[in-house]
Amino acid sequence: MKDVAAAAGVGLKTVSRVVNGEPGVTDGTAGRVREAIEALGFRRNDSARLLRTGRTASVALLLEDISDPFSSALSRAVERVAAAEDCLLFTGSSGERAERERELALAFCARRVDGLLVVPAGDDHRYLLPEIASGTPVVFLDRPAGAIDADAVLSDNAGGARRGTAHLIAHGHRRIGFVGDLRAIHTAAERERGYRAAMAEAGLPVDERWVDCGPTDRARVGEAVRRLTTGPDAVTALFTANNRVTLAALHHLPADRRPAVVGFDDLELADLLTPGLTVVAQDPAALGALAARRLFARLAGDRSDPARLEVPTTLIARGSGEIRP
Amino acid sequence: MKDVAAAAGVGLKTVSRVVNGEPGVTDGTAGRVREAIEALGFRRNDSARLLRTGRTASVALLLEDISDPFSSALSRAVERVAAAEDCLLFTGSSGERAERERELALAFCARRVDGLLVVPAGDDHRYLLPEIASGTPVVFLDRPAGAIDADAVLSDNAGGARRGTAHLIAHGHRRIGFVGDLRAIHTAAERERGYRAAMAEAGLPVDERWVDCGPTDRARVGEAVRRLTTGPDAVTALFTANNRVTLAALHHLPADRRPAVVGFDDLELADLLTPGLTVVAQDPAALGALAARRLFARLAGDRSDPARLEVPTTLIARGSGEIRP
DNA sequence: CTGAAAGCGCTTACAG
DNA sequence: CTGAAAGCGCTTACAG
Repeated sequence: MKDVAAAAGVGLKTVSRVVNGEPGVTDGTAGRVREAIEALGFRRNDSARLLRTGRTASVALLLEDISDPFSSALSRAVERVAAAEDCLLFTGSSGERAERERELALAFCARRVDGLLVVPAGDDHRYLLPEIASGTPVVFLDRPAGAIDADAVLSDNAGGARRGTAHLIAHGHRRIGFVGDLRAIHTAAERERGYRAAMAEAGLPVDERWVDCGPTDRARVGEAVRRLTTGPDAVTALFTANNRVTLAALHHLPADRRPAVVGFDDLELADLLTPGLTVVAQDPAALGALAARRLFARLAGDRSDPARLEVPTTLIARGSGEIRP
Repeated sequence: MKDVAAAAGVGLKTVSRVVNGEPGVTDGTAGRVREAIEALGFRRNDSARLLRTGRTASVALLLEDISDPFSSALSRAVERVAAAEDCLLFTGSSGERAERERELALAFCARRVDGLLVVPAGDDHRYLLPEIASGTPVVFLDRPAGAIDADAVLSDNAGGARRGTAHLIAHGHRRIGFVGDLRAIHTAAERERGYRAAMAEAGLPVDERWVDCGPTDRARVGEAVRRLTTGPDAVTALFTANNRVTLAALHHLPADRRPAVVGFDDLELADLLTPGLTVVAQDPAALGALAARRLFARLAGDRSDPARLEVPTTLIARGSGEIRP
């Protein structure tokens, strides 16, 4: 910019005015400046501009894993809101590791992103307290913050699982298995709670051997599914509590004699399976949009108390959940 | 930092040394500085640091649509490489709109990202020439750059489509339909080329009515599929040239009397369909990793000529492509 | 071992 | 209408 000013024979401020389209520059001067800009190939450095301005016109979205369809749908929605606010978006994946989440979150804060959207991997977010205190709004997504009071936008996990389980009960099942994620994960615990609530509401006992929680790798889920669906005590229906569990379970269930299945999370092609897969669908785009709007509301000065917002889930019946015992 | 220096009664440079763990500070001084940092809640502003340093320790990835499984798998791979280089990642979606691609790319450049990874939407990238000239490396992904010579990492689109089509021919088909994306999209044109090459190699004529290219919305693909698979001149097999086309086609084909199908791009659950879906799978993770490594090689000083790198595709036979006429 | 000065590339606040 | 000075929050290059 200095070079442009020198080339055009004007002051720095005049170049700045032309670059920013501010008024108060005669056409002649502006023309000379524009020529110099052209000749020198000048392009304003926004990072420098933003340093002076005090904001960075960027927000960060910290996900569990961007390659997961849930995360990527979330990202797209956040991106849309950010774009409408002329904000650029950083994304990063924690890989479900609390330490990596912290590392990335603090790196984003060190860059002074205007705001932070976090799908938490860890359960203690006190490390963000100084950042929040210094004015960086943080909104949690999909799972609530741990050990701090902060905005969170969540799916109706318990309600969805309750409805999915009740759907199986309504189709005559009394012995229903629940295969879920690690209990330490909030969504997993909530879904289990919904499952138990539905069983209790129907006056059905839950045999603890029907409930299997743990990592979602194929081996463990396969073993759980095998155990639950074989032998004299086999369940007649399965509630699989997230997309990875559902996928793994479907791969392990013999296609010819599959129990009734309701899965949490929708899957592409789910309607083309035989029978179609009945699911409790989340709305990741709504989650992302709502969380992003909340973040920008905070940036716009909203000082109301931290709130927990809930996005509804939808039961989609396609066949697998309507099989009778 | 100024406040910390004042509180600790030292110079700015000493604070800087402590914050960066540089040697040459006595334990006593360092201790006082650390106390001041703690007391004031000081956290270094990396944006400011990077302004002085001349780099931003960030790269940008410009996608067609991050919510697409292909794009998100790509992102994850890029993220991994960037993380290994201590770089943060900006992501953005062009939505297949050339103008938005340009807008986002230039916004990232204005932030002075260290490098840019682009899945092009437009076909003229001369607008990036000044950026490239000023030292920002740009690597194109999935599709080559238009009107400029630049690094590009591409799938073997033609080869994959050729192999997929040859697979159908090997299973006895002579009348094979091709349903593709808009011809203006490089990958679409390449896949059509592969299809025609396989037909030609087998000495089979291509009736131009068998080839249907256009937008990938369900209505258009459905109409194409209906037209191709009905009537006395119906084809006996279909090559669907990307994941959206395949999905739409499967939804429109009567499950009971489906022609043979080979799709380009793998889909989750593809193996659980009846019959399983035979596909030509791309390797988005390999594409992303390779492109990112190329970008960082450029940043590390690699001045070799721009190159076009190719990632192989894999034919996965699962049943739908092995149906005989 | 320590720090004052200059500078990264811009904008803000002000004066002419 | 125009520009010189100061500053955003750091680091670099240097001197003591």
